[in-house]
Amino acid sequence: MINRCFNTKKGLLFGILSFLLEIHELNFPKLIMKIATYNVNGVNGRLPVLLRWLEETKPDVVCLQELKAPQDKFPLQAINDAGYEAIWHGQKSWNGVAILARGMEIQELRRGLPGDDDDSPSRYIEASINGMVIGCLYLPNGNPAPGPKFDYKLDWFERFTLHAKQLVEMNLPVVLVGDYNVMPTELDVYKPERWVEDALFRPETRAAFKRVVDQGWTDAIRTLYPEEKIYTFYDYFRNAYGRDAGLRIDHFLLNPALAKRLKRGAVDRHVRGWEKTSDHCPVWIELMEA
DNA sequence: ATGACTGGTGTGACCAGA
Repeated sequence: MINRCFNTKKGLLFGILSFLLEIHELNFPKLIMKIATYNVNGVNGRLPVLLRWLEETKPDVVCLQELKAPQDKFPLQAINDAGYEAIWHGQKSWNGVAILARGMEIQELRRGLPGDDDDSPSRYIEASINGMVIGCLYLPNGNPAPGPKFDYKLDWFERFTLHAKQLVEMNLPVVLVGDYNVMPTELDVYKPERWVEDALFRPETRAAFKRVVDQGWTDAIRTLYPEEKIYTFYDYFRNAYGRDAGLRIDHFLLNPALAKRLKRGAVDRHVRGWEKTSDHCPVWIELMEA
C-alpha cells in the first residue's frame, strides 16, 4: 500500500507532506487554544449536559459559573474522567465558579477580588494556565434596581474594575471571562426598550462595563461579529429560546497581549435546545499560540 | 405589563435567577 503510494510523484509528495505535518504536530501540539465559558446553572444538575458538550466540543480551557454547589459537592471525578483538571470556588446554594483545563497544569492565582469580605459570595477565581492569566467571573445580577442588590452589583463592578486595571497592563496574555450580567449595547438585547430599567441594562451598568473595556480590553465576540445580533442567554420563560428573545451577557475581555491572537469564536446556541439545559449557552473563542 | 420556568434546599404561601 505504502510502496504503491510512493511509486507516483503525487504519492511521494503526499508522503512527504504527511510526514512534515506529523513532525509539526509533535512539536507544536497546541497551535490553537480554545477557551470556553458556560454558566451551567447548577453543576450537578447540569452534569450530563456539561459532559456531553465537553465531549462534543473539547475546549482546552473552560470557565464555569453558577455551580450552585458547596466546595465538597463539585463533581471532580466526572470532570477528571472527561479529561479535565479543575479548580473551583464553591458555595452552598448559589454562585460558585470553576476553571477546567485539558492536559495543562492549572496554577491558582486567587479566589475572590481584592477588597472582598471573607464571607463574600464565590464569584471570582483566577488561574495561570500555559502562561496565560484567566479570570473567571460571575458578576452579580443586581435586580431589583434601584436598591441594595443593585448597589452591591456596582460595588462589585468597582472592585473588579480596579483589579482589571492591574491585569490589562501586564505583559502576559490575560482574559477576563464569564457571566458579566451586562448587555453592553442595544444590539445585545432582543427588545432594548423593555430592559432600560433592568439592572443588566441600566445606564450605570453599561457605563461600568464601558469603563472596564476602555482600559484597553477587547470584547472578543463583538469584535468578531461587529453588526450581528448574537445572544448567550435565553430565559426559561415564554419560549424565549424558540423566539430568539435573548441577551448577550457572557463575555470574553482580552488584554492587548492576547487580542492580537484572536482567531474565531461563537456561541454554542444549539446546546440551549437540549433537554435539562442551562438558561445560558456555552460561548467560546480560539486563540493562536504566541 | 404580568407571569411563565428552573435548580437548590429540604418540604417553606421557600429563595434567587435575569
